[in-house]
Amino acid sequence: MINNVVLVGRLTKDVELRYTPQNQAVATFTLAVNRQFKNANGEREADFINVVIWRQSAENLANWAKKGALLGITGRIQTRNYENTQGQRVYVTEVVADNFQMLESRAARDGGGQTGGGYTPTPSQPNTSNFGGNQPSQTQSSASTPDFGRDSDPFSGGTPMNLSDDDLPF
Amino acid sequence: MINNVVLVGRLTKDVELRYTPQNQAVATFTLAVNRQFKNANGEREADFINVVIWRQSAENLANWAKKGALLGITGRIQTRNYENTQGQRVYVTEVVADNFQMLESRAARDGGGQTGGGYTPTPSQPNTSNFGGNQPSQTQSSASTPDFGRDSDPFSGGTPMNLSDDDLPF
Amino acid sequence: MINNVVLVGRLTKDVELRYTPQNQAVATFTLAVNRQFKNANGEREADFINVVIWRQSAENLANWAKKGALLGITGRIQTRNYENTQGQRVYVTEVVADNFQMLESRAARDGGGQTGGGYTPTPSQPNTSNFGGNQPSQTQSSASTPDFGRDSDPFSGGTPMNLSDDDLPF
Amino acid sequence: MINNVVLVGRLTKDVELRYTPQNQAVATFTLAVNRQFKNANGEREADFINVVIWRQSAENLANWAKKGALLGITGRIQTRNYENTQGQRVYVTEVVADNFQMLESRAARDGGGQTGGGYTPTPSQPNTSNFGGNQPSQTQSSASTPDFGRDSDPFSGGTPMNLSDDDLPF
DNA sequence: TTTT
DNA sequence: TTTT
Repeated sequence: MINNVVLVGRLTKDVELRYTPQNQAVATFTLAVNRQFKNANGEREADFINVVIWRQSAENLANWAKKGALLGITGRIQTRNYENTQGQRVYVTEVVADNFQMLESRAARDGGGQTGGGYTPTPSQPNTSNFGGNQPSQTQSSASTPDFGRDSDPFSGGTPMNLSDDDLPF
Repeated sequence: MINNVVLVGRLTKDVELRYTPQNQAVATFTLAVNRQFKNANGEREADFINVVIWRQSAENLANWAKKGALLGITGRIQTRNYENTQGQRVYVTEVVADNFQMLESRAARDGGGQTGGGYTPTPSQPNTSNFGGNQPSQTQSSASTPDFGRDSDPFSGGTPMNLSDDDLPF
Repeated sequence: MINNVVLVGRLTKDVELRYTPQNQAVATFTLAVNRQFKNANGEREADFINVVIWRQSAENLANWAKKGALLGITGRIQTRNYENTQGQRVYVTEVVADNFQMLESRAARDGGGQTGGGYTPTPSQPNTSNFGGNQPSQTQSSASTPDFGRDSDPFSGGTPMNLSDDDLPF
Repeated sequence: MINNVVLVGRLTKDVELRYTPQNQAVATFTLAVNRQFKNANGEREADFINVVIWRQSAENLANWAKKGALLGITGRIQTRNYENTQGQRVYVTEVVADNFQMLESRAARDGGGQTGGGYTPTPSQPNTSNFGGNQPSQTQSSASTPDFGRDSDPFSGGTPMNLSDDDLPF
């Protein structure tokens, strides 16, 4: 079974951080993800997707990400249900993030200016730092400076691309 | 903005096919996607994810995929809301698939036996055919027989892999 | 930064399992992933994608997955380079899987028959078991049997879907 | 078969735009995607991933995205091979993007300053506009202002979250 | 011959 | 020197 989600969108408000009775940190937030297309009225709508993130990532996110921040997450779709105070069963579909990525803080969007009213932590390098992630993955050796510039590789500027329309499915 | 979902799971029942007043085909179904981990009681739970698919893909899917079928889809998360018959606003989070892939039909799972009761179309090659997909993507030239078996490429069996634990982040 | 890959394809041959000097298991294999579209000659081509997987998942995969098996993986794209025996720098782009999913074993495809020649472990439920995965993700409570049959939810069969072509972007 | 890739990274240089003999636009570029983890020396490495994009998206991207820009793409992994000028077969693994998303232009990163040397088109809202995408997907009706603040929904601030550590798999 |  |  595979259940894989990637979202990039903006926080509709500040992240809410809570703790379970056993003191596990949980953060919840909603991402507004603009659609790729316009509706019949020529407007671009958005999907408002609820996301949950746990533990250290939850605390990091709550510290850094404020309303309007551009955020990337990877995770999975979760469904669950509970009984509400009227005794009705409520069904919930949400995303559980296992990782997040700040792509643009509000500070950055404002051109580096402070947002006023209380302390806003300002990272020295405000964008696209890696906060999320519980456990690192594995890796092998890797390059710091690959080159790709050989022969008739299409990524080389040297030789003209060997392309014909036979290569195109249209 | 990015909104990308991949699911592989089983149909909880037969696909429901409807038509809009303007005669657009829409299919709805629920995928049961088993989780990767067990809960506190040692049970493996599943997420039950609602999916919508449109047009030709909807009709193809409804023709082929029956309860229990293993299905892969790619798409996006959509949120919408409507007012129910009691005048309450209902919020829906679901997946809009733009593509699907039969990974195992019930016929295949049953060892090729017919499922009885009405006509069941039996593909000559029942698994992993491509039904879904509205518009093909683009491609360039491509290989039918790459080899990867040269030099000290780790995919070659020839030379021993040049691996040290320095390459491992653990 | 986000780097997310999902593949479902067939093993071009048996998985190769090796160990690093520090005794870390690594498995390498190639997935043949058929394309969604046909080329100019009406043929369906495939991409042959090299994949690496580490540690316990590597050993599990090597035990279970044989040539022709249908496999799902999630992971990331990795680039690296090394110097070959002729002193040339070789650039490699491959996928590092952090998880795999058997979707169909050869045994299953053959209708449950043994594959002969040595012992083939036969799972009681041969398909879509979860072998891969290093660390479980987090979850909250969840349902085992949601029903989705309330009100005018479009996933309910009760009330007709409230759909108009105004909802369609085409 | 499923072949799905999502990347967010930075352009290692300006996009290269070419045309096939049949006048199809193709853009090639490399994304530097920083890894989530540090290597044995405490350095954060990157993967340098070659990407191809076609037609209108290619022209849009080449117009807007300059070296250092933060870019999101969705697409698939493609393998192909060709014979180089020495008569050797060269194997290529790259990503074919079907969509892109500008997440931060250099202009935005520089605090709105011009980049000098020639005309740089400055979008009124420089980030996260939707340039890419050949064909829109389908949609149904959708909400512009969901509220999520009802009952004991965990996304509501009203009632305390009904969480226990039984919900946690660790 | 790689981004920040 | 590739899967079905």
